[in-house]
Amino acid sequence: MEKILLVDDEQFFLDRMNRAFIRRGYATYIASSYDEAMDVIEEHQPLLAVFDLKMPGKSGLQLLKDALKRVPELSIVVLTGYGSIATATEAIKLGAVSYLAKPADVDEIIIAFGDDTDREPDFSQEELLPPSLARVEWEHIQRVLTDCDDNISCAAKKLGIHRRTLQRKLYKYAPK
Amino acid sequence: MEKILLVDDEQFFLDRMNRAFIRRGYATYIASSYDEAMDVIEEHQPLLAVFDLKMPGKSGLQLLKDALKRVPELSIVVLTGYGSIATATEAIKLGAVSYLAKPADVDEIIIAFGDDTDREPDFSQEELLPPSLARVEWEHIQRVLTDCDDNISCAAKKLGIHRRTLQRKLYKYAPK
DNA sequence: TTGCACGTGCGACAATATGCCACATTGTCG
DNA sequence: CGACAATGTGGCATATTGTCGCACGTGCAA
Repeated sequence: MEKILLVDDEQFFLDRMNRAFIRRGYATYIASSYDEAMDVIEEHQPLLAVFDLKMPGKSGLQLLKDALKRVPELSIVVLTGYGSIATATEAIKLGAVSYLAKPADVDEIIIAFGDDTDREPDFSQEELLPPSLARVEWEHIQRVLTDCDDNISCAAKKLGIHRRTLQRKLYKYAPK
Repeated sequence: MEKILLVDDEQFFLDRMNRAFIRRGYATYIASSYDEAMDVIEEHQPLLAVFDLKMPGKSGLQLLKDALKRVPELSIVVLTGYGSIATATEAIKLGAVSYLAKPADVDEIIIAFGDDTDREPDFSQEELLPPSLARVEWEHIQRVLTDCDDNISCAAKKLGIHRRTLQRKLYKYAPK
């Protein structure tokens, strides 16, 4: 039975992931902070881990780095509420196996663990279709929101839009 | 004088990059296809390279992979017309040093070369001022519009907005 | 404790923006 | 010439946004 460590500061997502992995026959360990996660790694030495990038206190990137230092053979999938290219490249460089945007299906995560660095990558030209305007807008909003530590007022200011408008956009496209 | 290989299938961008790097004192080699690029690598063995991801024929990812196989110490920055997280992680996994979305300033590219994998990543809230939403929207519109050869109907379709709306946006922000 | 500064969520309303229609114009191609 | 695609335009219903206001919670200092 494979041991897997799940780290997310949001209890709801953590529970949901936990149940899903248990149902699929994994031995799960959960943590909702950097310290808890490191404790689990020390004690149980899992080979699989799912980290949420945005956490209070030390960032998921820091956890990623330290966890790999402790257990170099650990396969880590990074989750993030909003994908940004900058953090994605950062996470991969630090040694994450894959990087997924929430809400990520558990099966997607499991597939991502199979994304070994030495597999044959897919060279198909998906670049040919530009993303929709709505998509780039959404991604940029998420990027700035992270920069502002999820402070809506601050993000709205930096984005040059009204706070109320940002609220509505977030509500509208929020994961339900 | 550092040798740098610039690869882009669009002549305009290639020339612009070329001039910019020459002005900064680099010894540049340019190529606009997979084959030309590999020839340069064989002959001159540069240690720096900038690849456009979207190219006719073999993809920039394939070039990235083969170039690194030939010259493992090559530092490669990947450029892309439309940034996507999937291709970004792919490129980084294949060994690119960094991944930037066009239009990328040459200084940004040079900074990206400094993003060595073993450097100490900054976990602080980096970044200067994020661009406004309107700015991001405008830049993306321009990118897609260029891609569509200034065909408004085509660009509107790709952007997921109405043609009339695109017209109005263009009129509004380019009143000349 | 009180007061204050922020940040948030949300309601209401007016000002804009957008989607979508129809129609006229232009340029290209065969 | 006709067929076609792209554009520019006006009108209008709907959607989105800006701008108020107000209540609530939190942290902090007097």
